[in-house]
Amino acid sequence: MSAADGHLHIGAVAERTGLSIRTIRHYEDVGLIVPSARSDGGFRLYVTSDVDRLAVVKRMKPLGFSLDEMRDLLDLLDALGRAQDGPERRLLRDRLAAFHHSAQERVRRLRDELATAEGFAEQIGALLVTHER
Amino acid sequence: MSAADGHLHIGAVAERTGLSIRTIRHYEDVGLIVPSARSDGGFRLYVTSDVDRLAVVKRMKPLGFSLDEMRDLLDLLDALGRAQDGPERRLLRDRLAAFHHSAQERVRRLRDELATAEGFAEQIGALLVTHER
DNA sequence: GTGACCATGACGTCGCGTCACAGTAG
DNA sequence: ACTACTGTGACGCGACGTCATGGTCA
Repeated sequence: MSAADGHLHIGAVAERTGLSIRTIRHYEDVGLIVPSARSDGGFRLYVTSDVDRLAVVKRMKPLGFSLDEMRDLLDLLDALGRAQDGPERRLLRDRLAAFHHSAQERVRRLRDELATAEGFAEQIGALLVTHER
Repeated sequence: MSAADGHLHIGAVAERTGLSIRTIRHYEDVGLIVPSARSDGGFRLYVTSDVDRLAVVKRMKPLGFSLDEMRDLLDLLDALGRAQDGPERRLLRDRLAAFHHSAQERVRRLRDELATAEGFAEQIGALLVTHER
């Protein structure tokens, strides 16, 4: 099986996503993203949707969710894509709303941390001026 | 020795700083902040300057420096406070400038991460709207 | 003397980095 | 058949969390 017809080896995926090979393998270990195929020799073969999932994970990282939580969210999104209208779909939407809520909370905390960090950097800058020359 | 005359037990310090007791002990393990005294029975006794150092560490945390780097910076600040004018002082100032530089870099990365996080949260919000009712 | 607080191990967790060693792809 | 790439362990690390067990403080 060649890597040319939509199947990417892990190294190419690492380049495209900016994640390390080790990280991608770790994500598989914890069940976050399992490549949809293997070569005869055992090489992981990734298709576009796999790469997309990895890209989503990379975007989520700054929020500080655990890998377990990210897996939950990815599964949830998949389920929402497949679910028919009905009570189960409303349950899924509720779970998504909960995610959204906690994501917003994490954004708030990130803003606080940024402010703290900016304040600290400024303070060092001021010290630098104090001790000038 | 009583905890009333400027000597605080670790629990009181934890409350005041918002750091966990375990964290404060860990900081001591790595030589970041060593309490300036112990009671006869072995209790850690912290004075105001110890608490101040801990507060500085807490402010630094969002920048993502390692505990070793934080120790270096705290030592550097102490040294700058004590140093006379002269060539050694200029060396210290240069090291501080390097810290400032890397702090600013970390602030930039934090800003990027915040933007990514905000984008992701928004995206979930949009999905929520898509699947409304 | 009785709670509430504290000390010292020591092992656990999370998200990977970093070998070592061997097999695969092209 | 060469060589870059990939596979699977398995140990290491940083910054703590979490017991367990026993001493201390007011």
